[in-house]
Amino acid sequence: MVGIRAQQKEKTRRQLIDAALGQLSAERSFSSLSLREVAKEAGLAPTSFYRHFSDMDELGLTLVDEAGLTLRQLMRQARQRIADGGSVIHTSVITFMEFIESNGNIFRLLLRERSGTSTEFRAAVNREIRYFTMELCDYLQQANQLDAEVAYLQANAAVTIVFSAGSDALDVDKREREQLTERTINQLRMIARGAFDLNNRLKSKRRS
Amino acid sequence: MVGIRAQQKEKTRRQLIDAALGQLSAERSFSSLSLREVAKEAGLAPTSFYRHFSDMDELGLTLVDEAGLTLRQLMRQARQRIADGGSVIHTSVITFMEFIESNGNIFRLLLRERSGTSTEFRAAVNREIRYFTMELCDYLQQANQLDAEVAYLQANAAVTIVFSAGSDALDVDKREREQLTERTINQLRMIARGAFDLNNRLKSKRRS
DNA sequence: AAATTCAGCGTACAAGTGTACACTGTTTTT
DNA sequence: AAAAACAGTGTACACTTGTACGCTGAATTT
Repeated sequence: MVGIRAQQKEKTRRQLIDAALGQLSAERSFSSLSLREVAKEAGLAPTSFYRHFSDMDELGLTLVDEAGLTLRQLMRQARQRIADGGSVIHTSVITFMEFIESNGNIFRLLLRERSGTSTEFRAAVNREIRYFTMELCDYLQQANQLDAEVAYLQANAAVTIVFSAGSDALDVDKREREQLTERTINQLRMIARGAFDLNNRLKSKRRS
Repeated sequence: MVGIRAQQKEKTRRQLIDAALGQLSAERSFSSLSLREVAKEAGLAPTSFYRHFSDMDELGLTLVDEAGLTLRQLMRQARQRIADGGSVIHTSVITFMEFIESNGNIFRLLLRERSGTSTEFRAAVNREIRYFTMELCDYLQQANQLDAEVAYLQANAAVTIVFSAGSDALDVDKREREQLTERTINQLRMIARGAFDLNNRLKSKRRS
């Protein structure tokens, strides 16, 4: 039994979420959205908002979850492409940049709320990023036989660099974005090389 | 002739700036500040605000400039300490972390406006960070005899990593901050090692 | 079939927003 | 000494904001 009522409720809930996502842009942050605006965009009376979320904050956290989901799709896509052949670093960065091009506003949401005024929001975003980092960490550790700590350092640095490049990419034209992509790839190679080196030094230290 | 009038005006302008800076905190961003609040905090009638800034945006950009100034003081301090002896990377990171501990709100301003909704703000913050990066780039190029491009890649990556760590540091207690500091130092060493390596490969390529 | 639940609506209100306008008193210029 | 400039004030207005409250009609439970 789905319940025609619960079904309809879920539908308008989605409308609210989509309305909020749809209002996000380079010049409009989630925190600048008002409950009334979102309700209006969703075709609802202001007060009906409360039937679904007790707060704009609650809606916002839902959006962050949504964004995390999108991020995980991104990872899956990257893994797929890597399995199909091609350099890991190159493929990952290209995939990430494509993601940003077609999901700019979702990415902006994450970037903004990561440094926002709500502890809860910051925690939620960091959780998503940590998940992202850990996946990469496991991969590096396994594929390159790295020490756990070194793998983490590399994964964390790589994610930081890629996110930062993504942030820059939001504000530049296609030509600059290509340059940025190439630079980012080189930076990740630098980091990989450094990690490899650090790992070797640790290994020989342990042997002695 | 300074003019008693211009002098007084400059003084209240400062009051506005300080009022704004004083209201910034972990849970209060510049964009959530209202003209009236700032004026009130400065002990002014709301409409008097306009005698000094045409806009909250104009005040905001002034704050970003102010923050950039603080950032440059930071660099000077770091250079001083490095000259007094001690590892470059270690000293720099420690100095940066101290800066964040005592200038958290200014740093938050930069972080937030970097991903904010105003193109002008983002540009202003990026300008300050670029300045920061370029200083480091010049240093690396000269001290380590690096290729210009490699030096830039390293400087950019290092600044990104350090800023990101700074951002994380804002939300954790002292113990975790120390861990974070150590990790950041190791990441910078990794990057330095990778840059050195990339530089060598470039050199031998050119020779052939 | 009757009773209950509940998504969505409309009204209403207090609080806060930016800023236009006319004013005052002191400093500066003429 | 007279005139002009101008930093700061107070009033006023049109808007937007979140949300409390009571209502309605359809879906659900009894």
